[in-house]
Amino acid sequence: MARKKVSMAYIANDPTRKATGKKRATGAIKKAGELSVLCGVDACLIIVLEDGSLQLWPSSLPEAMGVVDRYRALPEVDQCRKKMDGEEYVRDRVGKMQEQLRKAERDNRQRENTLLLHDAMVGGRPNLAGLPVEQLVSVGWMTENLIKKIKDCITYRGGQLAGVNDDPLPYAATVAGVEAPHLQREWVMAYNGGSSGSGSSGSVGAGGDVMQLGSINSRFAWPEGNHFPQSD
Amino acid sequence: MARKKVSMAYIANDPTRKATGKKRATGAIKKAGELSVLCGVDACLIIVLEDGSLQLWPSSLPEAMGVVDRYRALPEVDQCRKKMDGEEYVRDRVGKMQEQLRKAERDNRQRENTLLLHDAMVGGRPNLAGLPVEQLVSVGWMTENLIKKIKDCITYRGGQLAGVNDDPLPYAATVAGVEAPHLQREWVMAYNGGSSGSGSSGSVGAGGDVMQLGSINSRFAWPEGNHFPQSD
DNA sequence: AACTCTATTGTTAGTCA
DNA sequence: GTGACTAACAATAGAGT
Repeated sequence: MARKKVSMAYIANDPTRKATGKKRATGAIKKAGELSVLCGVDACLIIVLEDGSLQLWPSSLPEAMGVVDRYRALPEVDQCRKKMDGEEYVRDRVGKMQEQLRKAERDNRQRENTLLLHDAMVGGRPNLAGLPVEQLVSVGWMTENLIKKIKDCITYRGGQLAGVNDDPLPYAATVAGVEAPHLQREWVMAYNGGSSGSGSSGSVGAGGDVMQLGSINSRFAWPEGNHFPQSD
Repeated sequence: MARKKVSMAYIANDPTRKATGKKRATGAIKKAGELSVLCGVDACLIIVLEDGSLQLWPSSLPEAMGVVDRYRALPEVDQCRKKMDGEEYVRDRVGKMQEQLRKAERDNRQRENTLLLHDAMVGGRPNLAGLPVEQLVSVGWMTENLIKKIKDCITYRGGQLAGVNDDPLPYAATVAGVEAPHLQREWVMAYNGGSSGSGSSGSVGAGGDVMQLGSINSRFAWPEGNHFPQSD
């Protein structure tokens, strides 16, 4: 238990220092990832543990170095922060920034939309509850369409398996009848928090936070790494 | 008060994101410093905030770059972890890698699934056609659930607007009756390629590649970017 | 926007298996 | 040395100024 307030000094005891280093390195990497995900900032964290092992964010060498290189490429003027005074530079810079901003915004919108869908499916967040009706409608439209595609797809190839086509929820039956694929079973389980009945009542946006298949945490929001071997 | 559990996703609200970025950047720098002091490890953290300001550890450019250079100078052998030649190292390494791999695979599966859904919705790719039936079934199950949630949500709040609840596709009507939101209009338009009717026939996996709101390209599926403003 | 404040969530030191 | 656990400490979201 963290009884002591922990004195900010080099830890002499070897095993303790090693353990602390590992834990804290993990924590730091996580923090860097969170910062990057939450705020979309460019960040790079390199930790060389005393046993020679590395902890990185972003999680791969080339990406990490990419950040460093971008950082190094900043005009010194920027590196040391607005050393310059000329207006030209500023205007030029502003122009480029704006251009990037527009692109970033576009991308972000997409990311938001997809994220929204994902969250809705995962059932964790009550996101749906807070959305404008128009957006709900849009999402609904998309989803309705998707369902149709899926049904057609299953029907088309389902002839060899069973007659699936018109029931409101033939999926569950089908999945059971085919041979529960372990891959997908996990999936389905994770989603049971949504509303497992077949009626039209349903549980609005509550859902269960069963675990949301992976937890968006850490790299979580698919920050970028994919890999991210620690957060667990 | 930290009321909400904070969802790990890009913060859309500008001032909030900025404030959070600043706070967390400070926190991260502090963490890096503590790690370094407590455990004597070599560490470097570079954060480029969106306003262009920098947060560093170590606190000066030359020192920070010193860490990076030392890091880069590590014989590849060390970067990838002293390749060593002994079998021991190899076995040890393999074990750890496998562990990481398992975690990474779990995460990747999730990401793939979400991406798959997105693609399917966007209608561009004929992905659905190539999927194993089991996966289709799972996707269908998820989607069916989502639709229910959405309907409930609309119904719940739709009382003030119109009676929306049981029709197979009341969305289109609603969206028209409400006031097409420009944001979402784009969206809906993009999806018209799917199947605009309301029957249950539908056009399997064809859809239209109208343009799919942005084109999944680039970093899109949270490939990894987060930070966007640079790639350009 | 830049501060303070504090309830709440998040991190981790120390211990045990 | 590894992981799990948990009380204690630390960071911070949101609100107020």
